[in-house]
Amino acid sequence: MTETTELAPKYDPAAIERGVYQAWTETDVFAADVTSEREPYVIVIPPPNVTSVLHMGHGLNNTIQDVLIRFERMRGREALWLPGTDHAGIATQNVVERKLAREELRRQDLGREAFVERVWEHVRETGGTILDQLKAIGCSCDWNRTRFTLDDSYSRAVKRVFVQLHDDGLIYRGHRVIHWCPRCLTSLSDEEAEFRERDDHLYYIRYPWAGGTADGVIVATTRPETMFGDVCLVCHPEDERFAGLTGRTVAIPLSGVEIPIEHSTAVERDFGTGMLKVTPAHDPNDFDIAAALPEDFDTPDTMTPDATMADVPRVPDALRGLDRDAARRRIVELLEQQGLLVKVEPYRHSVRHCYRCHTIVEPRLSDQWFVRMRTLAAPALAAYRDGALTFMPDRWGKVYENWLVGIRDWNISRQLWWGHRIPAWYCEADGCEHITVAEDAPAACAACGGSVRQDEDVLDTWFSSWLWPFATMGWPDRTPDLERFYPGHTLVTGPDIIFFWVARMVMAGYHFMGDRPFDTVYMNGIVRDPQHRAFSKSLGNGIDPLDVVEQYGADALRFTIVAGAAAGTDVIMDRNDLDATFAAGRNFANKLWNVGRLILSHLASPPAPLTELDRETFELGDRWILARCQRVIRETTTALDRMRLNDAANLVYHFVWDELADWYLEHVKPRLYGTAAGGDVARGILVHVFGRALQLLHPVMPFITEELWRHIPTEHEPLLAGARWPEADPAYDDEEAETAFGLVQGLVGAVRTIRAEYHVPPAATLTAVVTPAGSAASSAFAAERETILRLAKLAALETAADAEGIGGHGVLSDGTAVFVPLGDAIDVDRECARLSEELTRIDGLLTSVRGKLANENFVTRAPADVVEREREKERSWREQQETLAAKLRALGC
RNA sequence: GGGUGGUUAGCUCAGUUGGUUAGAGCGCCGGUCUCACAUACCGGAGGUCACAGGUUCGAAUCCUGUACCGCCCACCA
Repeated sequence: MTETTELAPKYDPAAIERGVYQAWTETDVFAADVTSEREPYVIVIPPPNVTSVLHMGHGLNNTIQDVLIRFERMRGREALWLPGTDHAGIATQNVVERKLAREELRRQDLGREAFVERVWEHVRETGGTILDQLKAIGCSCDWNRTRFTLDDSYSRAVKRVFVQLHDDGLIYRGHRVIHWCPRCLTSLSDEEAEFRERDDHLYYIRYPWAGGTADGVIVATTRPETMFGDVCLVCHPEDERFAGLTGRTVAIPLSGVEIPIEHSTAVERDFGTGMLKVTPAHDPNDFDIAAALPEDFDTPDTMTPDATMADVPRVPDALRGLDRDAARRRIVELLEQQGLLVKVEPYRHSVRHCYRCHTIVEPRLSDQWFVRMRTLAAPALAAYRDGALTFMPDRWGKVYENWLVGIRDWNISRQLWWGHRIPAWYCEADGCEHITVAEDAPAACAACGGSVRQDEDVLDTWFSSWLWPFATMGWPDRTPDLERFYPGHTLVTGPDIIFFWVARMVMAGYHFMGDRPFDTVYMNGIVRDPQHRAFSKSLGNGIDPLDVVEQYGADALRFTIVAGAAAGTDVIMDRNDLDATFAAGRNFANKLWNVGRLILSHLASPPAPLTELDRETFELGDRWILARCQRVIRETTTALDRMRLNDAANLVYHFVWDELADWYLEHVKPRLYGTAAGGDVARGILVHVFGRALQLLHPVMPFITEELWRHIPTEHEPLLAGARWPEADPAYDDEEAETAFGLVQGLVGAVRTIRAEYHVPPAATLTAVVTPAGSAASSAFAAERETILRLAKLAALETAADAEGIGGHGVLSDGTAVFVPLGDAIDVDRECARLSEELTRIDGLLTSVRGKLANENFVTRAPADVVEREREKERSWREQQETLAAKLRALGC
């Protein structure tokens, strides 16, 4: 695979990404082998909705999954990342309806079949784009196993589940008040009807006594338009204000329908007037209140499905056909005219809205299919409580737990056309109410032999999504994939769908597979704009991941996401300043590229492997970089193991940039360019270290690492396919070298600081006088003399204890003093001031550390190494103090 | 109303079980086009870790309270 083409001086992601991705797919490295002996690692993708193409939130979610899957794959596990898309019932239907609306068409104009075909057209378009987008950001999914929640095999699973739950007594048909969206014309589950704050009014309305006598009782309501559905008024039985009123009858204003006054303990006496109107058909609480009363009320529905006032006797003629808002305004006017509106108060409250079209939900009494959740929830709850299921970060587990504890039955039928049709058939024979629930259409009614018709409704989209972890693998058949890849391991998703999806998947997993679908739920944050608003189409604040890929490259995008997002924390991105957002990632890619360019340009002949190099010839810097390399391998592996992706990315970033590029490359240049001996050793070490860095970085930045890898003459397999995750080799651990080279870095830094401080021209050569504080220091300076001279731009390095005169001073971490004589070029007063300042600082530190050491409790109770560190500090600072004092005296300050 | 998270540098955020002089990126200031990289290099400024108590030899870190943000859930119409 090695190529000798020249690398461009700037990294151009667009030039390589496509080719690299193609090479991966051609060799099928993403495919999981069901027959392999390796331990599996499985992630199922949260299938993106086919409503529209991917946004940055998907970029975040899928990048994290790809990092995990690539890491485990490189580690040698049989990694399966199963991709796919979700038909997203109500959401997709809405999108297509909106498209139709632009042609001034409604779905009813097309009819069911033609409409569904239109949706399929949309799906084929977006579905394909979504998969392309995933590829563009580098996702290493097993594309052979791509699934869609409306695939035939998937539909079979959905039907099987419905029938099985019905047989288990866990699905039933119920008559109750559900959330109804008057725009989508469908029922919704509790989770789909989300609360939003709204400024409204509280209307105080007088219900006169039946028979037309004056006064009556006053009722407070936010929804006067529902009053014609009232069946009674209720007050609390112990409310003295209304003592003796039960049994009396009032007339509903405007309609004159007479209703009784009853008692209910459900009434809050402090709210409104303490008298509540009961409208069972349009309020779930009222439905319950009415049901608890001894009377058997009719529950009149006074609104049509699209929430206009119905053409029924109870509704006054003048109001019929008005939508609920217009009706409310009109009712208020009429009440006012008749003197029945006592007062209106502003009132802020939470109102349920359709989560797809944001229309206010209309509670409505109807027949729907429900799933009984209690028994399903039990194992899902237990799984979290006994640790079989963990959340990252854990706080989301509590959210999951709370929901399961208070779980209620799930309305799964939707009056939509796009989705899985409910596998229930109703007998059409008169008087026979038999319902057949079966996977396939029955020939005739099992009870009476009459003809049957299928339920018109479809299932809640989540009723198919909750089967994703096993329906994608061929369930209900016992396929090899299921045997091998279920249960999976990590689910990466957002906290917004814990209830919709995560919890329900766990329930389905236990009920149908007898096991959890995954063991860890990694919660990614939400991508927000600088005002901390979530990206949304209506705000137009989103960033298209493909734009970023195009401008900065997929690796820059991925690095930014991974390095910037700890688990569960939101990511802020500013569409107006993409440079600020993605500069770090892009710059790092370019840095890595140039590190590669430098190293590869010196590999005319392939270097010997590290193990064949003579370690006797290693210099201090060589030992240092190898030791650092072992350390970063260990730390990065640990970080990824613990799913600290941001730590992993930053660890390699700093290793490559701060250590490999800024120090080691500069350190070995003379050997690379032949002005010093030992070039072969340097090249061998460079290739080794660079290769390890590429491996460590590959999960986060797959494209550039793969591209650079194939230019390494000693590597012949693709990084992803052939190379394993690096392992630290303790043989190269070398704390002594790390300490010693640290002192070299400190010395070079000290001289640079002095040069900058005194504005010494770059061309000017200086001499540094060093007074080493310990043996490690002196040997390090001796070993790295040439390096120090070059990197600190010095003409000479002297070791002497008696450096005096005017110059710049520095102190290293171990107390070693550095003095750079600057002759008459510098301002003595200024130097004195500087030294005094330094001395004051040291004095402060000494006071603090001496305070600690004087504290008997500290010395006896703190860990020995901590105390020892403090002692060393004290020693070293004391020496610095003396040195500084001597300098000051020498300068005559 | 019940949960739950946050408050650390100008901005966005890290900070593992309490333990060197609290870090990064971006931005800012000063100096460099030094033969891999100006998407770079070198140096630097900038923080009483929201506030008040407490525990401890020692607190950004643990406890209590306060003040602001935020998110989730919730049948006072």
